[in-house]
Order: sequence, then structure tokens, then C-alpha cells
Amino acid sequence: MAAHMHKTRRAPAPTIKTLAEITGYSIATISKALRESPVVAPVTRDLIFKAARDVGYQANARGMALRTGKSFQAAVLMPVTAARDYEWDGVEYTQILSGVSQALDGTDYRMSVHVIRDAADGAEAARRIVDQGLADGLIFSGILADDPRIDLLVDHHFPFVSMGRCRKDLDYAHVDIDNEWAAHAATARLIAGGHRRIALVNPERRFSYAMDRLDGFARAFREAGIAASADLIVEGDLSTHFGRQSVIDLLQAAEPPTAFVCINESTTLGVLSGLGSLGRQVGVDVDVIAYDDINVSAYFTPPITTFYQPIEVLGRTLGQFLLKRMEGEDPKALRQVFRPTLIERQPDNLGGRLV
Amino acid sequence: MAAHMHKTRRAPAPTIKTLAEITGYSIATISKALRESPVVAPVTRDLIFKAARDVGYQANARGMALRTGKSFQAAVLMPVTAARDYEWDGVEYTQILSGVSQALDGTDYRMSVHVIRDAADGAEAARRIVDQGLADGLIFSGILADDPRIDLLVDHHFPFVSMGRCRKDLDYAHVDIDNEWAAHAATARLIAGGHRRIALVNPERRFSYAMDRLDGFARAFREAGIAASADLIVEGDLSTHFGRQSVIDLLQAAEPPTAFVCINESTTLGVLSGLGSLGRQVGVDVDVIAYDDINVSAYFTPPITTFYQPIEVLGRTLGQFLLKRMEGEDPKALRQVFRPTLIERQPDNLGGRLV
DNA sequence: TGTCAAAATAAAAACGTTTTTATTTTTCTT
DNA sequence: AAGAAAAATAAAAACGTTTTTATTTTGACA
Repeated sequence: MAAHMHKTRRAPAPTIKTLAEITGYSIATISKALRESPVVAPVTRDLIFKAARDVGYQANARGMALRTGKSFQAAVLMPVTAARDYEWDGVEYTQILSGVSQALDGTDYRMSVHVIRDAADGAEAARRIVDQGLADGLIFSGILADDPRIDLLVDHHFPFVSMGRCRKDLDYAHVDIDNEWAAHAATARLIAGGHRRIALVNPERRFSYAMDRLDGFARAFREAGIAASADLIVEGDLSTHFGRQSVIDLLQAAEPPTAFVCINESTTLGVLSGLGSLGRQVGVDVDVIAYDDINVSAYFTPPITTFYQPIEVLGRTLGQFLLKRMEGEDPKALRQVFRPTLIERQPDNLGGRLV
Repeated sequence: MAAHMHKTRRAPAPTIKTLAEITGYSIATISKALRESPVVAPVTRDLIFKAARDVGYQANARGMALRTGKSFQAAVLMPVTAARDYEWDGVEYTQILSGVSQALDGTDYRMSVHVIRDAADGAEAARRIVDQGLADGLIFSGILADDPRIDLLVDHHFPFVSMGRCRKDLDYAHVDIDNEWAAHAATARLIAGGHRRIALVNPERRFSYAMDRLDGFARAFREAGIAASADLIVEGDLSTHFGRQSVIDLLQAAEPPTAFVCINESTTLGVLSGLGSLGRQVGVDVDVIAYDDINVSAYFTPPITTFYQPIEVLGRTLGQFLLKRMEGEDPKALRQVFRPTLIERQPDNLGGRLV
């Protein structure tokens, strides 16, 4: 029967103009009322709010964006190096994004994610975001000892929060792990357990936190009055592959390590894999202590003692700080350095058992 | 000396108006020229392009957005269930985002990520994105057998690509893993190796792909003319914790399983952890076969035989399909189902060894 | 009750585009 | 060389806001 059922035309979304027609006020008044400007009379404000609720008014983000010059986007740079076969990469970013998103929840800001492949790519992305106003604020990690992004953003007064600190004396908002402290604590623990030949599986030195860890590692030896096993420091990307290969290489040295300090859950898995393939048993032949941010070490075989700091918390703090920065808060007030907590998991009889 | 060094005022970014002034053409012509409209003379087009290049003109996304009604955002719903202590969660999303981002690279679209906590949250996010025009297209996963998001989006003619298929007969763009096939192949392999008591660690049935796997699992038994070990099917979230607990529960049954089919790398790690803690050796006491999308199983101890499909490829396809959908391409033409490839890693002597 | 200040609201401009419509210029035809 | 058609360009309007400026209304005071 119904000859040609044409699609139900959806009513166009109401705008402030709609509200103006409904209430009889001008669009200027509507706008001010909705933004709770004190110049509009309380009674009309309430009236307008009611009308807005009735028709289900939602401010048009594009109109606001054009007028205000803001984008209402909080950008996050997500590093993914993933060459083929290195795909367990950046897995902790899920948690970071989750944390940032939680902080942004209920605000007008959305989270946009920019995947970057390396440091140069990251610098370029930051530049583009600033130049084109792609976002109102920026969050990023993998801070280099001398990071061009930080210089750029500070210079442009662009709101940002970095996860990690660079090694320059600049004022900027940041969240970080106390890497020096953690590396020191881990190393000192192994030294106290009798280890002398301790390997450090570390990121490349251009990363700021790689330096921090080297510092902590060295301090532990210094405080114990022993020469650091500097020849057992390996540096590379944070892949599982790298962890595995490092173990295989290190263990065929003349004086092989009796213990390992690992950088993150990804390399730790690689280290365990390497040890397993060489038939070495963790907690018997060798000790491993790691840093973990996604609480996965409990499931390794065997479970590994770690310094644990849930990275989602950092993500949340990053988001909160960024919101404040975007509102103009002084970056000096927006700094937080977390100390991970030790979680003992091995049947850990570190105390003269080995060596 | 320099008394009061005032900040160098950055020149305002050039607009089409700037270009109009420089070239002497009207803004209408500038706009059309930049968009390569055929109505503008080639010679003036070139002239305008040159001017644009010279002054470093970048189209203002906000102006375009307002005028066109588009947002130039491709939204991705990222599920993060992460209760405390279940934090190795959704780790494959890094790769998905990476893939989507690759596809979007070089286009005008940016990727915005919306974190969702559960199915209801996801439905709400989809609704908000559609209603408020937060994005021009949507990508999401974790498809339910009867997924409200798909109904909503199809109904609104909103461009989207789902990772996974729902169990309703609707036309929509999607990318999927052939879960039925993979579950069948894994189960059949174990049956051929002599296993009869095979456990399936599966997601909850409301997920479409959980059903697909059940189908494949059942088919393998049916084809072998054996009754399926239906009592060994466990269903839960995809956490490592669940994998571990499932093993512990299953192995104290009257007739425990001699093999496990695992759903993803996260549960697999849990299963291995559970087996390890019970002193069972994979490849000796019990066989495990898994599905892996981030290529991490090679590093488990022992390495696990898996059906592997790099999920970044799916991400890339999702992004490519979405672009096409947003350009109006027929969803019927945008479907792809991937079959993972078997990677044998165990010293796998499946062939009458057990049982 | 008339004047003036304060309060409330309205009008208009602007943000940077795209698109529709109008105008001018060029080219072709005869 | 005139006229018409086609090509090229310009003008103007619109997208939905916010903000600045202008106008009207109200209230206080004498």
C-alpha cells in the first residue's frame, strides 16, 4: 500500500537559534545564559535552561570550536615501534589511555591519539598539533634527555604534560616514576642478597629515564663500596626480543651475571624466555627483579618480584594535570613523581644463597 | 638594556582571506581552487596553490568542520574493563590503534579514542557520537550476538566498521577473524593427537565470536564422531586471572582435561600460569593451543603453538574500510574475514602420546 | 513623576570555510 | 563586429557559536 515510504527525515538538531525562537530571547542572551554568565537575570537563565533541556539541546562543538579557536581535543602521542614480529609493544598504553580518558570524562574534551613511530615522528606530530591547533593540550611519554618536544611546547606556551622528565632545567608539568630510586632499590636488594655480577637491561641512553636508572644502579654499588658491574649493562629497545637476546648474549660472557634488573614487563618476559631456553631457573640459578606497570608479572612462570606502579594511575594524573594546564594553571604546581612499591613474589631467599 | 622585551607576536595563521588578498582573487575562487574544482581556470589554480605554499597555508579544520558539518574524526571505541589487579587488559588495542592510524595517515581524518567500560557504556558512547556528531565514522569491537550499536548505526546510516560480526542478517562493513574455523582447526588438531577431554576457555556467550568458537569446537568433535567434552567449556572475561583460575578449577574435576584451547594471549598466559603452579608441564602432561594476535606466545615458557593473525593488519583494514564507508561506499563491498595461520612451537608430538 | 544609573536584553560582527547565486569576461558563431 | 553561449570569477549567504557594542527596560532617588 504505502507507495513510496520515504525515509523519516530526522529533525535538525536544535541550536541556540531554536532556543531563541522558543523562548523569545535573542541568541546572545541564550548563549550567555547557557554559559551561566552573571549578566543574565537568574529567572531567564532558568527559563532558558529548561527550554534547552526540553528540546534536548546540545551545544554544537564545531560552532564553539570555530568561534573560540579551541579544538576541545586533548591529544596523546602513542609510540608504536612495532616492526614485524615485535608486536607486544607499548601494551601499557591501553592503561595510560584509560587513565587519561577517565580524567577527561565529563569535561568537554575528547581524547585524540596520534601514533608515532620514533622520536622524529613524535617531534613532527607535536609541531603539527601546535601549528594547526589540532588539540588544546598534549600528553606524551618516552622523554629524551634533551627532548625537542618540550622545548617546542614551552616556547609556544602550549599546554602539555609529559610522562617523564627531560634533563634540562625548564618549568613544565609532568608525571614520572622515580626511576633513579627504583633502579637503586632493585640493585641494592640484589647486592644485599650477595650478588655482585648484576646485569641491567636498560633502554637506550638518549631516553631520560635510562639515565635515571643508570644513576640509581651506580649509586647502589657505590653505597655498597663495590665496583659496579658496568660491563653487564645492555641497552636497546624495550621489546621482548631484546630482553631474550640480551640474556642469551650475557650468559655466555666470561663472567656471566647472576642476577638481572629488568626495565619493563615486555623485556622481562623476554629475559624469562631467554633463561628458560637456556635451562636456567629463576630463583635457583639466577635472580630477576623487574619493574612492572600493568601487573602482569604475577603470571609469569615463575612469578617475578617487581617494583609495581599501576600505570593507569599515572594516566589519570596526566589527564588531570592537563585539564588544569589548559585552564592556565602554573606548570610548577603540576608535578608528581611516583615511587613504585615492591611486590615480592619469588620464594626469595636472597641472602648469601648465590655466589 | 632592552627594557621590556615583549613576546614576539606570532603572525596569525594565513586563511583563504589572506590568499585572496595576496593573489587578488576572491575567497570563493580561492576555496574552489584549493579544492581543485574544475570551474576554476588551471592557470589561476596553479597560481593560488603557489601562493598557498609560499605562505604555508593550512586549511583551518574548525572552519571546514562548521561549514561542512563534518568533524574529521574517526572514532574508535576501546574497551577497558580493568578492575584493579586485572590490568593486562586490552593490550592488543595498541596494535589496532596503530593499524587504524596507519590507514588514516595522510588523510584529513584524526583518530579519537573513546574508552568504554562495558557493553552498555559502548552503546551509550555510540549514541553520543551519532547524536552529537562527535565523529564521521566509528570503529568498534567486542561485538555481541545481538549488538545494539550495529542496529543504531545501520538505522542512522552512520558510517562504521565493526571488528567482528553480529548474528543478525544486516548489511554492514566489517572485518573479522574466522573464529569458527580457528576453533575447529585447533580442536581437530588436538583430537587428531589423541585428546578426548579438551577444555575450551571461551568468552561469555553474549559475544558473537564466543558463539562462533563454540560452533567450531562442536564441529570438530562431530566430524570425528566423538561426543564433545562440553563439560569442559568455561566462559568468562578475557583476563589473565580468568585463564589461571579456569585451569585450577578444571584440573580438579573427576575427568580433567588433557588439553586446552585458549582464546587469546591474555588468558593463555593465565592458563600457563595455572598449569605451572600445579606443576603440570605443557607438552608433557598437557597440551595447549591458543589464538594470538600480538605474537607474544613465542616468549611464553614453553613457547605455545598458536593460530596467529597479526591484529595490526586488521586495524589497518578497519581504517581503510572506514575511509571508504565515509566516502559513501556500499558496506556490502567492505567485508573481510581473516584466517589465522598455524604456528607450531611446541616440541609437538601430538599423536597418541597422551591418553 | 522625571531623571539617571544599573540591569537586562538585543543587535551585529566575527571566527574560516563552502556553496549557491550573480556578475563579468572570454570565446565562438555568423 | 554583434550577439549568444560558455567560462571564469565575484558576491553573498550560511554553518553555530561567542563577544562586543548598542539598545531597551527597570529601579532608585529626588
